[in-house]
Amino acid sequence: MSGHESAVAHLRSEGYRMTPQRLSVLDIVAGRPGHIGADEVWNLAKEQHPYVDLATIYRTLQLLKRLGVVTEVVIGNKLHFELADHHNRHNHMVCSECDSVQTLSPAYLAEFSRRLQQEFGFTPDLDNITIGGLCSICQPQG
Amino acid sequence: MSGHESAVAHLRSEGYRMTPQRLSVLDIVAGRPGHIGADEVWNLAKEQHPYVDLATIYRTLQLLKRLGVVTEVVIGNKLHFELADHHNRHNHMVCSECDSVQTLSPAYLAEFSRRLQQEFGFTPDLDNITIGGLCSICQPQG
DNA sequence: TTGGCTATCGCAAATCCATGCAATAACGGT
DNA sequence: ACCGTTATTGCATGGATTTGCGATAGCCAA
Repeated sequence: MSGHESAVAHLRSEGYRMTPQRLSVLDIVAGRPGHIGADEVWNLAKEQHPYVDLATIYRTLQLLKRLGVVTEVVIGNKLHFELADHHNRHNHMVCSECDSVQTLSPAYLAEFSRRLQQEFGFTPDLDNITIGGLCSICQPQG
Repeated sequence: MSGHESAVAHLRSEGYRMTPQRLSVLDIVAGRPGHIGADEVWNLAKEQHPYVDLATIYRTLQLLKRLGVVTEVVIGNKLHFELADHHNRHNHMVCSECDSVQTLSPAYLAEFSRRLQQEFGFTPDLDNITIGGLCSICQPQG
């Protein structure tokens, strides 16, 4: 039923194994329109596999992030994740005051990224960059 | 002996109180040429005030960060801090593979920042942005 | 200088995430 | 279908950072 064949193939081709826990995490993140916290992934995963451990959730999310299957969003002091849609990449601007989240076209970061690559040989992890700051509503004295 | 009068005045003007613990943290961070971890600040602070708690160190560092007195650098899974030198601003590029740190002129982010401000009314916290990615040495298959 | 208001501290506990290890289970080869 | 190798899991533990709370101590006014 899931449309994760490519992700599964990706895992396999790298020597990783496909387990029910991993499939579950993948389904849960993919089933979310937006981003989802690790704890929430855990709660949902337990409905399918009552014995999954939170550590497994964290390890799986980190693995999927390394493989580029999911992206990470830093909200407040917590990590959220969402399915990486390579046809609709975007970054996130998170307000440190109200924790609101806006999406941002990666076009805004393209030039910046290109220069880091060219001038320093540094490859920024663009997909997982979260921009912190103050949203328009939370501006000081305004 | 310390040259933190302006920071102290800044604290006072905002209604914060000046305590020996805070002065100590300020001195320690200011006495470091580069960035320093919270645990290391704690160890040094204990030499002056044996009873300071680590929570106080963290709270103080967060306060100083909010006030723009220090900036935060995310290295691996730990937070580092350094005195904010407004005459020599810079950002950091941290390699997620080897944790090496390079500094970066904020000029690289200026245009990006300006556009976020103009087009979204979002004010990015430029001073505390850490760019994650892979350094030139840790590039894949190279 | 003293007194009082309240910001700050120390302490303890909680939160979030990462890791070591022995038991388990995927998956390629038979 | 079975086996063996070894990646992965659950569990327990540890590290980093945050938070609640009662006690303490800055700082301003008198």
